[in-house]
Amino acid sequence: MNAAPAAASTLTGLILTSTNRQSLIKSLLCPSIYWTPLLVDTILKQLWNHGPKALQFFHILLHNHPTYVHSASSFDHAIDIAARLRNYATVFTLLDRMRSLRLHPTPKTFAIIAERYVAAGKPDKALKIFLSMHQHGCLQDLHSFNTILDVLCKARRVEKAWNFFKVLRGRFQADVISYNIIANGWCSIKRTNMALETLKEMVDRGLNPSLTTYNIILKGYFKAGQIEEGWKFFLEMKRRKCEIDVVTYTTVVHGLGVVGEIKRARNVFDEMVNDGVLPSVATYNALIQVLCMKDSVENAILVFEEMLRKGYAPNSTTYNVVIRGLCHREQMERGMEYMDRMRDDDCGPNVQTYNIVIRYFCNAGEIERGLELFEKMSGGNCLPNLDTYNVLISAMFVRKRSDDMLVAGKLLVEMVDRGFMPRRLTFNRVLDGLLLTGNQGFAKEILRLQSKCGRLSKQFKL
DNA sequence: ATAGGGTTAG
Repeated sequence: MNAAPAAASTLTGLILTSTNRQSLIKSLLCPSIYWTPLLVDTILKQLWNHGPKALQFFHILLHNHPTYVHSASSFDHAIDIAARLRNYATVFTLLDRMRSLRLHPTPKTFAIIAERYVAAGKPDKALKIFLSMHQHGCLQDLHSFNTILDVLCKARRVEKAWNFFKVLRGRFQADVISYNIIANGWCSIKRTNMALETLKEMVDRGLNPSLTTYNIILKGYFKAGQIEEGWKFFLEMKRRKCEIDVVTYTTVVHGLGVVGEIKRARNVFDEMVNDGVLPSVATYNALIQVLCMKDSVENAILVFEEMLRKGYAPNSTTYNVVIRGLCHREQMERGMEYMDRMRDDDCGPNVQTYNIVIRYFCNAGEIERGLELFEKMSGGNCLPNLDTYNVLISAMFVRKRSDDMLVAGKLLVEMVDRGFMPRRLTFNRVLDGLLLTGNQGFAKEILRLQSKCGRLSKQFKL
């Protein structure tokens, strides 16, 4: 029994529509609301794309509620949001608050902060926070070492991860997972040779590569466009009777498909069943995606239907891939039908789904339909993200209408209000647009907003 | 939230 999600949506709506802090406090402290960590976490996730509101909500419970005490996981969410807003002062206040409540920050907490630092272009800050974990009551171990390596690699700071790794691998006794993380990092920036080098060094140190290691290298070949090398590697994996799995097959289906080798991709897909390995939803998604890209959306939909017949439950990725395929072939209305099917299934359209259809409507010149969908998001429980705002604001410039400039300005104000930092280019386009259409007053307002944003980002630069 | 397979378009 879990009523949290439904109750959460109602409360999220309340928080989003409130304009007065005092009355929001009064509503949230209403004794009939039974606060639980799950409920709080659910609301924080729903408010993810409205950082300031999420933090306001978190702070009200933290400071104004007489009895409720936040869980460590809610603190992690709040820290994540504050760090994404580059509000590092709040991050450290919350860390201290966790300690004073005897909720220990976990390695996960530090992984979150490190990830945000890296995303903000401060990888050295990320390393520093990792090295100071023990000062915050959290011990460093191999797990957290691997996590920080992965954070750097996922942000494409592979060189930095590799150097850090070389310094500390002895102290933390790096294992197969550490090496896999580094190898995967090299593959993600298409430096397959460095991945192979890493693999070799791992073997020299007496560590045995795992199936995951081979799957990483396999993917690396395809990612770097070394299709035949990837193919040979796959055959070698099979020949050596290495127990290849569904991930291996999915990698090959996708890798062959993206370069247009549809027939070979399909052969591999058929072959896996004969080899006694069942496709997963991800395998279907890979095949459907490459059919959309390199074959036809009709054939992709045949596979989609086949997947349903076989009892698989499509997820939001499946739908998004199909919807994108349809939109790309100018079949917007069919795309919208699949969006409705998503609602009937358990996975409602997510922000990516909206971004896809909004983008294609705008590209097709149907800007009103794009805005209509945007309004639908604002009213529901799928808040627009940075991409949504960027797509819509750009679309406001195609018709060269004065009214559209006002909408662009309004969207820009709203995105800043929700904690998103527009690029300088976006500011300048909107400013130019408003000035050229005689909206000097609004332009001045935007200019003030821009300098406020500039000051904020400077203030938070540590 | 210690590692591997599906998500834009430019």
